[in-house]
Amino acid sequence: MRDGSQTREKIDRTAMRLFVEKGIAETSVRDIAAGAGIAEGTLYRHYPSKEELAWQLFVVNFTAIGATLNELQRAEKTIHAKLDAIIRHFCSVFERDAVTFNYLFLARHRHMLRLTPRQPNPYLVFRSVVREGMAHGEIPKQDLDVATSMVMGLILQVIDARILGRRIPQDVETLADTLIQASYRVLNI
Amino acid sequence: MRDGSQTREKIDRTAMRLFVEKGIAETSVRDIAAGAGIAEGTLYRHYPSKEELAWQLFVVNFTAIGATLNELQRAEKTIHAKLDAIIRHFCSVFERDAVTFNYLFLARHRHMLRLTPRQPNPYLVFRSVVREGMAHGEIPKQDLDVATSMVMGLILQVIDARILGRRIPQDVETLADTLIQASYRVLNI
DNA sequence: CACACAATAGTGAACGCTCACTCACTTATT
DNA sequence: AATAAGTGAGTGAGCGTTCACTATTGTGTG
Repeated sequence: MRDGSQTREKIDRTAMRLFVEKGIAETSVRDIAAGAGIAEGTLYRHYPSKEELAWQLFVVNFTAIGATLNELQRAEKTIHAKLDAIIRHFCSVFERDAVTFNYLFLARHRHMLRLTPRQPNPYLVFRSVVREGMAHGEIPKQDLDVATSMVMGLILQVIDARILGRRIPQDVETLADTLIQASYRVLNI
Repeated sequence: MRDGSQTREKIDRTAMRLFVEKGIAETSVRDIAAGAGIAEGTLYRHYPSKEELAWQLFVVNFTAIGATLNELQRAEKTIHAKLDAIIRHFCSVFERDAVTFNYLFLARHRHMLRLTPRQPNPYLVFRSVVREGMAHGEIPKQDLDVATSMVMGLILQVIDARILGRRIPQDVETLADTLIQASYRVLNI
C-alpha cells in the first residue's frame, strides 16, 4: 500500500500556515489543497473534516509543548530554576516554529474548552509550578490562578506584540531573561 | 422620517453577543436578524456589509475606551496615579460590559492593523504612560514596547482567564489592586 | 385641520456564489 | 490481487447581499 505520511505533513504545514495568515473560517479546503499541491478529496483520506483537522493541529501541538514543559519543570528543583527553564523553552519554541506558536495562540479560545484535564497543558504546567512554589514557601501566598495568569500574560503579550509587528527589538535570549526576571517580580520572589 | 436608532442598537447588541458566543465568521446575517427580531434586509439599512458591521463595532468601542483612558491618564500627575487610574478603569469596563470587552479582545487581531495611529488606542495610552514615566525617571529605563506589553499582558490574561471560566474568585476592586501592584513590580517602580 | 409628498426604515423572497464534503474511479505499493 | 492513497467533477446546503415593495413619520400646502 502507499505511504501518505508526506502528504499528511504537507497538509498540516499548509493548513496551519493558512489558518494563521487568514483565519480558520476564512481558509477553505480548496485553499489548503491548492497550497499543498493535492486534490481536495485527498485531505479527506487523512482527516474526516476541516474542523477535525483544525482540532488535531491544535491538540497535538498544544499537548506536545505541555509535555515538554512538564519534563523540563520536573528536572529542576527550585521554583526559580523551574520558571527559568519553562519560560526559556517557551521563547525558543516561538523562535523555532513561529507558525505553530501563532496557531496555538489563535485557536486557543476555540479549542481550549475541549481539552481534558488529563492532557498535557502549558497553562497547567505553569500553574502547578506556581502552586508548588507557594506550598514550599518560595512564593508568597496569593491567588493561584491570578498569579499564574499574570505570569503567562506578560509572556504571551510580548510574543503577541511581536506577532502584531510592534517593535520588540531584542533577540530571544535577552527577551527570555527579561521575561524571567519580570515573572519573579510579579510573583514577589 | 422614521427613527431607526433603536433598531440599530438592537443590531449592535445582538451582533456583538453572537460574535462573542460563536465567532464572527460562524455568525450569519440571518442569525443576527433573527436574534434582533428584524428582517435580513434591515441590517443593510444600517451597515453596508457584515464586515463593516464587525469593523464599526470594533473601532467605535475600542477608540471610546482609548479616549477615556487618555483623559483619565492626563488628569493624574505621577506614573503611579496614572497607572492606577487606567487599570482601574480597564477592570470596571470589563465588569460593566463584559460582552463589549470580550468582543474587542476577540476581534483585535482581525482589526488592529486597520487602526490609524491617530485614533485613540488603549495600548498606545499605556505605552505613552510608560514612556513618560521613563522620561521623568520614575520608571527605570528599559525597552518601551516590551515593558508596555508585559503590563498589558498581565492584565489581559487575568481577564481572559475569567472569560475562559478559570477560577478567578476575587471581586473587581481587589483584582484591580492586585493588577496595579503587579504592574508596579513588573516595571520595577 | 386634512391631505399629499418626500424621505427613510423595514421586509423577505430570490439570486448568485462559495463552501465542505462525496464518490466512482485511477494510481501506486506490497 | 489486495489495499490504501490520490483524484476532481459533482452536490446540495448555506452564505452575504439585493431589490421591489410596504410602512411610518415629519413637512409643506390649501
